[in-house]
Amino acid sequence: MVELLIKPIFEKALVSLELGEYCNILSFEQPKIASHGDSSTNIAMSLTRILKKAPRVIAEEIISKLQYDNNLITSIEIAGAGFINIRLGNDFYKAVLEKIEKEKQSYGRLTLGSGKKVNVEYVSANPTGILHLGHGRNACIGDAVANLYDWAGYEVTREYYFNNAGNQMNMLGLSVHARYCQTFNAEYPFPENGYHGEYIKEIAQSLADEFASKLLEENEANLKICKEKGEEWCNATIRDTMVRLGLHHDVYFNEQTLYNDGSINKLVERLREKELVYDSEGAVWFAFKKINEKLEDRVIIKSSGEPTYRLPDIAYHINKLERGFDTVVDVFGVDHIATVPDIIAAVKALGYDESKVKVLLYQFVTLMENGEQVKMSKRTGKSYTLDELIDDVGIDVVRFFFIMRSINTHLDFDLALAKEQSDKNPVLYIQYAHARICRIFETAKERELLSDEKGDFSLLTDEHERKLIRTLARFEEHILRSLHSLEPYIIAEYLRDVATDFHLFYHHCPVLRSEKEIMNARLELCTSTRIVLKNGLDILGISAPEIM
RNA sequence: GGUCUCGUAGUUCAGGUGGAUAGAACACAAGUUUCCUAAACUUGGUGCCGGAGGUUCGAAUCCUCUCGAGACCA
Repeated sequence: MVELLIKPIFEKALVSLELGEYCNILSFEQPKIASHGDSSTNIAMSLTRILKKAPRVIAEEIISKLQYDNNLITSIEIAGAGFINIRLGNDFYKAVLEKIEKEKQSYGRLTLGSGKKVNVEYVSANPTGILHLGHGRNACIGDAVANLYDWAGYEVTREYYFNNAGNQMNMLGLSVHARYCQTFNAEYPFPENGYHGEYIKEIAQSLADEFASKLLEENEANLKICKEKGEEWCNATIRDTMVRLGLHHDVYFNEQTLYNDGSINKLVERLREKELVYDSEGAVWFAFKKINEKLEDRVIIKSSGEPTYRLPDIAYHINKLERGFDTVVDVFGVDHIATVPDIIAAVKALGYDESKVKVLLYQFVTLMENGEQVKMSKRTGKSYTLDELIDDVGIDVVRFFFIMRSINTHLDFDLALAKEQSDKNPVLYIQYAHARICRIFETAKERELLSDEKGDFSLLTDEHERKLIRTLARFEEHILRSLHSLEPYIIAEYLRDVATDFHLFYHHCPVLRSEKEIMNARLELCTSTRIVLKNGLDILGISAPEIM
């Protein structure tokens, strides 16, 4: 809103100084210290090098050209090394609240993505196991990013990519079969690289219940049954977990499609035409070094004739780009870091716009309890699953904790803190602000205090009220920042600020106990705050409870 | 050995393109309820911003080197 209402005034001043070309570096920020004003810009300092003049001199020139209404801006002054500090007037606060009340559940929505299509691929776990904490971070980041794009006006496709063929699936079949046999003979050997999780036993038990001892022989037909049963079970379990988290994918893309429709073969042919592949030691290699010195050549088809995962990965990205998406987002764990430059290089070499591909690499999750790391071992199968986490702390806490840190910092998931149903838990702090507002309206209704009278916003002069309104005004700005960096935590932090400002307002400015005029104005401020909290929580996929 | 991420308060983390006195939560201590929910609020103070150089009016932020943690590739 500052950008909307204040920036044009400064732009005009710059133009009249024949500095119009620098409008793009004109930005406003909220000073850390309240006495510095409500908003400030460092434009004069940014121009020092260009104009070779002292920042304070430039600031004075700009100010001398500013034309503004005293009800919108009450004062402008130069401070420090050359900051221009602004105090906002009644018209600003009024405009903010009117805009929020008018746009309601759309407040914060942007149009910059209208007409553009984006594909966000996330979760993408193969049907060989259960979702664990890493998938949880993936899911919550992916969903929030998809929501952000949606909020910015893009047409969003949420996609899940999986592979139900190959060695890993055979191993699933073998593992299930071994556990099945163990229900009859405890000594039956378990495959060395098998899946150790408890869930395999569960699948095996259901086969034992269904088929009795008919599958004991380790033949192709029996293994196929084991594999299919395992896949079915894993798929159902994964989907159940996602449903619990409120996730929904529009497209489930099977890697096998790329083989069936000839995409893989076609891709290899295209690479051959461009002389980007060569044969060596019986294998087919991708000449990445030819494209980029920093990359290494990689095998894409092993001597056994089996492709490595890079080949379908590349084909899949091309598939997405050819479906006409303007942006293709992948949400991967850092373990994929080595393949990303290869995929990008390949896409570029084949003539696609690689800037359309955005890869989000999130760092791993460590589960902490009472200050100690809870070890998770794939080998022994003793891992804490996403389902167990949801059981322990609830959906909203899961979603918030996975989102509240920048994706490129390692996430310490503090179980004790997450389980805490008190003031220590940051999600509840935000939700409580929402519930409090709802309660105010409930009480107002009971006491028959609600009326259709418009509040007079010029009565909202308390510093806590104004601080809250200024924060509400910055919602769009934070959505933009969050979208540009593809960092949902920015929204989470912003909502904390909104909640803080609201709780402060609540304590310092009685709503229903004030005289009618002020009460009406404050009720409308409550409505606006509620809208922002609700909209922000929607983006993060977190509920906004009316009662707590 | 190479590439990437990170190193900021006791702990977990924020610190838009370099800018004002480096912030918040948790933890710790003391207070606030005849009142719209005390899941809240108020008041306390702590930082060699891992280290060393460099760039400039100005560096937690940019560059080089170095130490430490994690990830990936051989």
